[in-house]
Amino acid sequence: MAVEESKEMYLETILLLSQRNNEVRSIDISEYMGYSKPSVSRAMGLLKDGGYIEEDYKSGIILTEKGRKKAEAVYERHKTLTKMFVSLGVDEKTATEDACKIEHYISDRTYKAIKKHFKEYSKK
Amino acid sequence: MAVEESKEMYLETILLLSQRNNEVRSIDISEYMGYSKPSVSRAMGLLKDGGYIEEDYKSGIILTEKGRKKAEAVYERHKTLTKMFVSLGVDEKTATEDACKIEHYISDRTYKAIKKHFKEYSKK
DNA sequence: TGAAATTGTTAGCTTTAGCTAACTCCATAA
DNA sequence: TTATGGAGTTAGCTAAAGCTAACAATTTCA
Repeated sequence: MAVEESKEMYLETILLLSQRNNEVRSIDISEYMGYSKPSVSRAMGLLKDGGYIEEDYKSGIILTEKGRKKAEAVYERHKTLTKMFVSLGVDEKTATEDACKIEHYISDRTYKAIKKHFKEYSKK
Repeated sequence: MAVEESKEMYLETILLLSQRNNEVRSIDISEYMGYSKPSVSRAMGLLKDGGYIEEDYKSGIILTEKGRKKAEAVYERHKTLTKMFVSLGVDEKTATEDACKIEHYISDRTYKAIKKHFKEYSKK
């Protein structure tokens, strides 16, 4: 599966929560994603090992440069893909769900090609 | 992951091989997909349990009605998505790889919307 | 006919990514 | 100051889907 999907979903969630609150804790991620505390705990361990996050004594979980870049890239895809699907007449819920899956699997090359196409297309 | 990805890839492969040869055996699937014989053996067991295939004493593995429908649906997506990506300037290899992932994750609704868009778009 | 090769299966290992149960640690409040 | 509760961790389970080693059952051919 989805080699990167899980990791990317966590990073995306951390980014989103850090924009929303001024502190991100494991429990917040846990509640947002609907996963158990131990699942999140282990995932955070892996993200820390991979250099994607750091744990700060006061701000809780924070993205490193590497983590932030990855998270933003995924989040950007998420928003763009959702917007494109909606523009084709797909309902918001389905569009988001699909974007949320596809964002992890599409190559950079194809993503850019699609984005370019829609940019030009919507100009008309 | 990819709850359905593995199953769909096997079905797609069986369909493809059955168009190419007049008999499909586990070993053919094994060689085509680059998986070990035991992996294919177990997968075939699961597909049989699920009513997707049958094993015939002479023709080897054959798709049931249910299996054929599923396989054809996935294959159709595969071809269409690949064609669309190529039409946007993506190289054949990347287009196929991406289609091969996305075909398992995109909803019917979004797939149809995309397909319709490209149909109208390419008319112009 | 009997040995060798081909095909398929069984048993059991690995990784990923969820889970629960049960623990620790810490802070606040009675 | 003790106990209650919230947050996080540890240990160990599960399922999916790969893997290898080893074996069984055919087929082929010398």
